[in-house]
Amino acid sequence: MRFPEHPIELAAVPRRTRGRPRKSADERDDGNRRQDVLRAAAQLFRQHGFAATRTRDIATAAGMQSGSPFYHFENKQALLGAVILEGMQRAVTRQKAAMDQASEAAGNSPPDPRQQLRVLIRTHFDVLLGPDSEFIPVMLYEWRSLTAMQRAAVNDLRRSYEGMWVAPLQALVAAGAVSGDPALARLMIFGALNWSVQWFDPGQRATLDDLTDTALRLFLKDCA
Amino acid sequence: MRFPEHPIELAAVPRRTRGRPRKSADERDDGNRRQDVLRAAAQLFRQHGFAATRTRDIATAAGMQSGSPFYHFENKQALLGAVILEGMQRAVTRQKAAMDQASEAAGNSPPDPRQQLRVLIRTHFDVLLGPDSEFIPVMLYEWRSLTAMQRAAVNDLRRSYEGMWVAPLQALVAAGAVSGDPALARLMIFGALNWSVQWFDPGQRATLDDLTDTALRLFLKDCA
DNA sequence: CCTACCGATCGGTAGG
DNA sequence: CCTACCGATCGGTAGG
Repeated sequence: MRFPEHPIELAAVPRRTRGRPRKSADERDDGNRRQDVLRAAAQLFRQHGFAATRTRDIATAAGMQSGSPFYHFENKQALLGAVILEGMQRAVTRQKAAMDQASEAAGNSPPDPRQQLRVLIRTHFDVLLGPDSEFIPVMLYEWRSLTAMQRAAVNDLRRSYEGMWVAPLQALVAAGAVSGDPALARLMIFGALNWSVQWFDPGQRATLDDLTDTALRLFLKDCA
Repeated sequence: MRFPEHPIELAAVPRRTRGRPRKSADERDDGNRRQDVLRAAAQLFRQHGFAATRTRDIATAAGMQSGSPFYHFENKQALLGAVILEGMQRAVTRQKAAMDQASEAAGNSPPDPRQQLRVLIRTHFDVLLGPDSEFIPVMLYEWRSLTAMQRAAVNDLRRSYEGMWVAPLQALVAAGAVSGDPALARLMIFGALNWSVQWFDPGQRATLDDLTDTALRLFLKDCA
């Protein structure tokens, strides 16, 4: 049994407006709170997995109350989709920027395929393991938790991302610098890179440049 | 409100013993039901992940009632540990057997490191993707869901498994057939192989022998 | 975006 | 190993 909050002299108490006090226009965050929820979700999904993460914990990590994430996202499932979609968008954007920059550095001519592969791999590691890199690992771990429709939406981006690797790899296979069935080899290269989310520890000796070197030396025949 | 099962003539009805009728000795399964639970758990953990799997579904898949898995395992967490431990034990056993067999085939002399690597990779794919291969993928996906103590128990086996790769790989690096930092290269090779649990489809063209060939051609310099 | 809450699910158990 | 059940958790919502 609760006691009523104002048992007497209701009128004497300063009237409090119902609900939250409205923030003034310049105090508003213009929807940035949505980004906070998204980032918090990505971090927790990455640490504990989708199913093991409580939406309450996402709320707390974003500095809000337990029900509030559902103001920004329909449900937990949609939150997962948004995290993974955001991750793929960032990956594609950054990879395209890196490739453009490499082209410029090579005097606006297409860089040689070895250099292209180096840039692709280095950027890939950065997306996977660099700062703010919780989004793509969530995709790698939680792909199976997406609905069929969410998968389809992400697949477009994924195909576009993977497409950037095809030309350089085929050139390297044609030049004898990479051996094996190109499609299978590409899957294995992705595996070698993606697996690093399981073991890479930024506190250890190896840097992302070290990883890139190791990968290139492992995959490329330099005797051809 | 339930009706009593025998409202009248209780004595006329053949006495039913309480609980389950005891099975005769030759009808008993000698604890094989535990294996059924373990296999069912492995399959469901592999498909949906640990946190998303209901113990009720494990029970159903093993052909028992919802509470019965807890007769065989203390709790869900212990079930995960048992699945992963069983997986690692199988992997070590099979890999050792394969290496022994390869030694015999080479006339009880140590096979050359290329051949050793081929055997290791081929067996690895078999453990990962062959028949009854749900146990190790659970470990790859759900390592983070283990308790610290469970991890320690599995780590002994894991070290022993990974140890089998060290000598041949170092020999290959020494011979110039594999390039790069040996420890990092090993991690990347494992990644390339382990990632196959994400994309390999036994219904497709590629066989485990194809994967093995591709991997060897990708990692080994044959020009040295 | 908070308050206050609901309804279903799910791991787990007592007793036989 | 089943029956019958509990207690806690957790995604989600109505209303402001």
